[in-house]
Amino acid sequence: MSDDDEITLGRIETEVALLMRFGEATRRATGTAEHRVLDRAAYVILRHLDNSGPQNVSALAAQLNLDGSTVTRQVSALQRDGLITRTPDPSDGRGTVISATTAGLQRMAAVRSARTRLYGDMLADWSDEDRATLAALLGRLNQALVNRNRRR
Amino acid sequence: MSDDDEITLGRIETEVALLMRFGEATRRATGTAEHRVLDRAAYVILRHLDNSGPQNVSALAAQLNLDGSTVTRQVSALQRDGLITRTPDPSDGRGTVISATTAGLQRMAAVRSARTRLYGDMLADWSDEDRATLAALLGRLNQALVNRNRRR
DNA sequence: TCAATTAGCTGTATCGTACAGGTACTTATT
DNA sequence: AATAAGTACCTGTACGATACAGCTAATTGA
Repeated sequence: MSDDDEITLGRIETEVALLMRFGEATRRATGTAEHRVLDRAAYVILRHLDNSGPQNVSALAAQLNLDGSTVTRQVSALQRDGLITRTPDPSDGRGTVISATTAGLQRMAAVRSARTRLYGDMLADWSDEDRATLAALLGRLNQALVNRNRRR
Repeated sequence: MSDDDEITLGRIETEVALLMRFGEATRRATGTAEHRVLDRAAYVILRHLDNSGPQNVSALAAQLNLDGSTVTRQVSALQRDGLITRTPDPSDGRGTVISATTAGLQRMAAVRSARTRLYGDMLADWSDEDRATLAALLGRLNQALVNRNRRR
């Protein structure tokens, strides 16, 4: 590996760490004060249900890289708030199928559009090309992360 | 805003959310099992001390977007482990200046290089250009986040 | 000088998460 | 068919990271 590469990798590491830090702070600030709607895990669970349809707890846990018990509790909270429903899995007596309710999807969509607006605001002076490139490269980075996790 | 822009912003929102999720999982996996060296906040604090030199608790809290009490506790843990030292601020009797020790810097550097190696591994099939572009765009994204936070 | 501010610490609370263990159900093996 | 092994989910428990409120000591500005 060349020195330049080393430096670039170091920068990527730095920027990702920073992004995690600021992203967390931003989530806290927007989610708690303004809307008081959804915490982190609830949001990703609802997004996943929206993308991939109803599924059981284990599938959610596997896809989100979370412990089953974590998902169980998040799902319980979501159910209490009427954002998802549990139904027994007809094909497996042990399982429960989790489906987002209309209210849940609406809540999720509201958060998503608020965040999208926020990005639009922050990236107001970016060119369309740069935005598209960022989206594409982040997608590839995530894919690389997924592949790495799968490989063990 | 055009429809295409809207879609791109949505993708950026999605990818950042995913990155946070996977990044968290990765940190947990690498930090805890393999090395058992540094938790998240400790790492960013040491990095910050390395970059910006000794400084007091408030400065750290402001730069890292953390509550002062959080930094106080993190710093206490770091001190207990011999990774930083506290010295009274000569110019302000209320303050304490936090400095990284050699051991602290070494520990941080070890984590950083492990992570950098990890990125090198994951991004093995990326072109140098793509890596450099990702680093640059992430940097700009973080800058945009910082600016937004500053503006309120 | 003394009121207002600031720096840091401690008490307390919350959230997100993991791990260990339990129960109920399913699948595979004989 | 009987039973062992595995799986799905839940509950108990613990921990780490964080915030907020309130405290004390020191500083600064009117």
